[in-house]
Amino acid sequence: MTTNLSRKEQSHERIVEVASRAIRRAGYHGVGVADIMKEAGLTHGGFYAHFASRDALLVEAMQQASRENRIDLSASMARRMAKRDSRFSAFVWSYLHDSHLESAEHGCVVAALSSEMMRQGDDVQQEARRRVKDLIAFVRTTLPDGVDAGQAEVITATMVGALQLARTLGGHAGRSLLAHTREALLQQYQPFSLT
Amino acid sequence: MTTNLSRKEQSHERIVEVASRAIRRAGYHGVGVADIMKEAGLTHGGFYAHFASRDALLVEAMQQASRENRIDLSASMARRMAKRDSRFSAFVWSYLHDSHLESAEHGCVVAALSSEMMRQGDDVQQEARRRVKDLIAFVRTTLPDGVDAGQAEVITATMVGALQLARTLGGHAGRSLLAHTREALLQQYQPFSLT
DNA sequence: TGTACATCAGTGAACGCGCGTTCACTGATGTAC
DNA sequence: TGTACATCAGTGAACGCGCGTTCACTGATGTAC
Repeated sequence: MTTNLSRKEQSHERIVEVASRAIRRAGYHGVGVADIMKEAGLTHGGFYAHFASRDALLVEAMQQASRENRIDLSASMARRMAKRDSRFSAFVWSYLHDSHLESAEHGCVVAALSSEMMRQGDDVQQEARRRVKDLIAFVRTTLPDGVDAGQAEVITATMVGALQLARTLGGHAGRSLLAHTREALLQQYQPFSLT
Repeated sequence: MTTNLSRKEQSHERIVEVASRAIRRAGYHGVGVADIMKEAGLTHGGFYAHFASRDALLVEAMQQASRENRIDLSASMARRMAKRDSRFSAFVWSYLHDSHLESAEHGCVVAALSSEMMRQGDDVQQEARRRVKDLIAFVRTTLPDGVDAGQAEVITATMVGALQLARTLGGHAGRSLLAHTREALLQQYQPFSLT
């Protein structure tokens, strides 16, 4: 099934994957059509046989980024849960991991783009809203028993904000901010865990 | 003192003020040299008599934005504290106010730009780090007695993240997220207040 | 008080460059008989 | 199995446009005597 893709579909997939990394690394403005096509091993002229516009690519790239990240995140959480971490604690440690600071291009697309989202064209903005809602919904699935579902929004805001501030600060200050945030979240929402 | 500025200094100030609003409204990439000069009532050619480069303007614009916002924020907090709000509660309500959602151009520069900060040139990034540290330091001054100073980082992350997610979601969903965040912060850090 | 000159802030045309988008074309793949 | 043709994915030159930056110039302001 995975290999049952036509030549064109394979190219399409490659372009979207490259773009999904590019927007997380460099932002919406950071990489142009020509660069992405080049990194996908093609020339820029063929772009419009695949997408109606640059914005259409951005939309697909965000979806792809979200899918990839969900897979990585789930894998990381599974590894931690296998070692008796709670689901919430596994999530907090996976999302707010030091490695998420440098590897933005494989990280959460909401954290990578949040302050730019509200300034995009309609289609991109609509997809951005979906990405935010999706992230909040996922966080909701990690809440420990007894925690109000409304807290998912607050926890999402805290994690996204922490990642961005930590990335801006960089170095030790960034890692320290991340550690404080992990501690605070675990303390507050899961004070009796062993983590 | 305020009016003791030379003609050139007045122009300079006007350009920086315009730019400080422009970057918060449209992001670092959002507005160009020519637009800013035009909005300041000048032509683009004169720009380099005022600034060594576009980045140099961005740095000054961030400082100006920070100053303006600090003044507005302090005024808003003072009004609330006059009505017996605690300093922390006054801050939470002022920063996470619904009006801060739409009026990004007069709001917090860190919230307006955070995910773009790490992708700027060295000088801009350095100033961005200062803005983040400054914001955290200010939040620290609002902490209720007995709250650990390290929580300032977490609270800052929560507020910045909440503002961004709320702006992206927009409308009722955005205001609701903001309300949940206010509630959670006040509940957690000031559970015995009357707010 | 008036004149001559120097300084200064701002003007507007021009520069090179990179961008998103279009399009006529090519060369490979697939289909018909 | 081989030949002829149609379809298709990708190429690369070209487009208009807006950007940051430079620069020769202008017109107003300030200074010297």
